[in-house]
Amino acid sequence: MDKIKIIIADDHPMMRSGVKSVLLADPQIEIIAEAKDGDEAFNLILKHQPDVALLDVEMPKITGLEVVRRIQSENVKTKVIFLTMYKAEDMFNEAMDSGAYGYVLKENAVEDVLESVKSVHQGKYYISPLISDYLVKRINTQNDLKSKTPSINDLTQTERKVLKLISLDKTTQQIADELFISYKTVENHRNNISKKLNLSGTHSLVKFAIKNREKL
Amino acid sequence: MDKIKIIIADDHPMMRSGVKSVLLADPQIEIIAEAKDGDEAFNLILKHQPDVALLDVEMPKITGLEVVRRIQSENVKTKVIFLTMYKAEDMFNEAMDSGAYGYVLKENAVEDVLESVKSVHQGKYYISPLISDYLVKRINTQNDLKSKTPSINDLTQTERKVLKLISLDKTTQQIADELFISYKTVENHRNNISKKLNLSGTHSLVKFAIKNREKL
DNA sequence: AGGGGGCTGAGTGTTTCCACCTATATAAAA
DNA sequence: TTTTATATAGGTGGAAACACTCAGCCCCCT
Repeated sequence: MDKIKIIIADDHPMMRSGVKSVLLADPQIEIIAEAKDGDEAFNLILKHQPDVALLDVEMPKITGLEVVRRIQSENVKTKVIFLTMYKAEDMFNEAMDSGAYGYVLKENAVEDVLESVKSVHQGKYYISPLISDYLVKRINTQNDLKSKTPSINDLTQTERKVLKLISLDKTTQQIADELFISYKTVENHRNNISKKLNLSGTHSLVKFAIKNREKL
Repeated sequence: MDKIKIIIADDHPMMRSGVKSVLLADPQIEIIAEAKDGDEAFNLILKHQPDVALLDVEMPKITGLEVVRRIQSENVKTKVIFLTMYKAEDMFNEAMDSGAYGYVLKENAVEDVLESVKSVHQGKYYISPLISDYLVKRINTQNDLKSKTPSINDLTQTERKVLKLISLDKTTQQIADELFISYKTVENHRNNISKKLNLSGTHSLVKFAIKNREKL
């Protein structure tokens, strides 16, 4: 049986060392490359077409999520496992929607990583037990099909631009000046954004904007 | 020459593996124990009295900073190096004030960790180059002694309570109701907090509150 | 030709927040 | 004991944000 070819990507060299030392202990696995950011990871995956890619979600240049989306549109058969420290539910959901096969928490035991690689290589999914309840929740929410928690994707181009500027703590007037549009127009955009995202309250828009700044 | 005795502490097993695999490569170093949280780390340091302790700043139960403070009051000669992913300036300052000998970023090369251990063992300090400008800044601000960038510690008990509630996106009226005080009083607190923290602008207080929510 | 969606601008009114200021009571500190 | 810090509460004025409505313009699609 052939070895499982893997590439790993994480912006922390120390973390890469850890993953390497764990995976190398298993003779069934071969690490053929490693990357320090999403850009590098994507290129290496294209070049080597490994069986499995172990990606950190947060990386410089390109996020791990974006890497998955790209390799899918490139029609590469590499299966992706996310290795992250965040239990955040929406991040998990995004990861799963993007088409990942695994979601492993860094706080989990080292054995989990080995397990996940093997499982995913066999075509199975592998989710850290600590967040398996998110999975259940997803299944339930899929049943009442039309709910669809509102997300950034529902926003138009201009609305995103405005939201982006809000996240930078600009006032409505400043945004208006910056985009060469009227104060009132910006207010309307704010209003529409709030409605689309189902937000209310003086600061909820700002909070949301800050929280999702990178995605804009 | 004796080996350098080390204990390492990090809540991510994978990261511990990484550190271990790097340090074990050097015959001069001996890892005598490892911990998964601050509590464990503190006890192991007391018990083994190692030369150097490599601590993560963020750990369950007890933070790394707290561990340093404790071992100092216990009069243990172990020197502490912080290993963290955060470049946050105030965290760095806190770390240095607590009495640490090293501050190494996880994003740095693995060689840095080795270097830091050896340097610190020789009684020297070791700070990641990426944040050395913080050091310079500290020196400068020590000269004009009274400046002291304002921080949460300047706030009174009540002000913290208010700020805590602000971080939860409560409005002034809601905070007033919750604390059984007048609307105007809360407004005064907001005002005082803003002044103490040197903030201005409609949302800066909220932003600050959210950013520092955990510390309240 | 019509409808829908998106961007623009405006009107009107309310709520919330910000920045000062004054003032009293109390407890701690100098 | 006087001073200082803290918590409390009120007043005024203005800035910013929120909510809702209406309307013109453009573009795309059926």
